[in-house]
Amino acid sequence: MTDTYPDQAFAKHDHRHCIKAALREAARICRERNGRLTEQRQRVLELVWKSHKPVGAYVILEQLRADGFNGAPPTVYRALDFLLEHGLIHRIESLNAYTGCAHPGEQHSGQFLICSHCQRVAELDDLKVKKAIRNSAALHGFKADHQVIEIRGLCPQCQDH
Amino acid sequence: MTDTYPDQAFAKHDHRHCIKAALREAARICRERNGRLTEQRQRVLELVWKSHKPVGAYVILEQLRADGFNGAPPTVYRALDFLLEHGLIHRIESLNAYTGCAHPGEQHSGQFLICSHCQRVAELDDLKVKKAIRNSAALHGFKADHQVIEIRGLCPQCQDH
DNA sequence: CCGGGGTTGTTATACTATAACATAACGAAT
DNA sequence: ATTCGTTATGTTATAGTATAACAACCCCGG
Ligand SMILES: [Zn+2]
Ligand SMILES: [Zn+2]
Ligand SMILES: [Zn+2]
Ligand SMILES: [Zn+2]
Repeated sequence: MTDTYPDQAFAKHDHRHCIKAALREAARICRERNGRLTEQRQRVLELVWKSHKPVGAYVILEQLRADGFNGAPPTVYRALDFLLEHGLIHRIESLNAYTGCAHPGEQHSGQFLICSHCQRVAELDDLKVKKAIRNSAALHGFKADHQVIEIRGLCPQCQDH
Repeated sequence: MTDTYPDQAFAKHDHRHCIKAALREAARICRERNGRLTEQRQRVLELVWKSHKPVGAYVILEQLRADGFNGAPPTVYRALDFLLEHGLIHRIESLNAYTGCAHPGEQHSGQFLICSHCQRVAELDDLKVKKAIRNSAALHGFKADHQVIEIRGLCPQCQDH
């Protein structure tokens, strides 16, 4: 398991800790799988984690450039693809944006709570939800594979304005 | 209720029937809500329903043009926005595409089974899933609103290749 | 007939993502 | 160390998705 606070994404916490832990964990996972966590990929992963909300590819690109790196979109998308393949980040379909995976190490499709007000995201992994969906699909003869679950609403902090 | 076959999207059926029913139903709903189902909007709705799989905005545009209509993207997006607002179609986030709503009349976020092989989509409305998600969100103090649920996999017809 | 809100036309542009091909870095085998 | 295949990166161009901004139009009630 990682050392992040997956279920407390909406609570106050030392996020630098999450970033460090995520990088450490990513290194371990890549070593294990013979994936090459290159400088670039690591940098992109860090930028994704640094943002407290899902971040778009072109924002990442800007930040890389601000760091004196002179890249183009494919650079960023390739890094993101690598990170997605290795289960280190997730893509939020309804935002065209990317966010760090709260419990990397196995391929999975997460369930995301997305605050419409502050844009922060929490990743869940609720078995009941998964099962309900799998059952529902099975009832229709459908063999479920990957699932996109993105729930919009208000996080605890944003409910009372 | 509509006269379509929501739960049998993967089964063989006379789709012309679905299209007609959807248009009739749309007319009724718009009348009821004082929404103007103009020629254009109706045409777009029809094109969305005609496709047996979710259809992109630019595909719709092409088809309108093939019909001698000389339009631009905003035309299509405006029609789509109208149809979305009135709950007559859904947007499939993971495909950037649009599909007819199987049970229009109330605002809702559907649950979609999307076949990775034939691209067809079935819309479900499973209470257990909804509740599981609502509960899961509530456990984290999150007030859920709209939910995007898109399940990729293989439909009954496509499971044996 | 007039006026105002809603609808459509039109042009331009923003934002997101990939194709295609050249070059470079790496790592195992000789 | 040299070679060679693989993987990663650089670079340019382009595809695909969506909206801004403003003008013209149409419909309907007053
Ligand atoms: Zn995850
Ligand atoms: Zn919030
Ligand atoms: Zn629906
Ligand atoms: Zn299928």
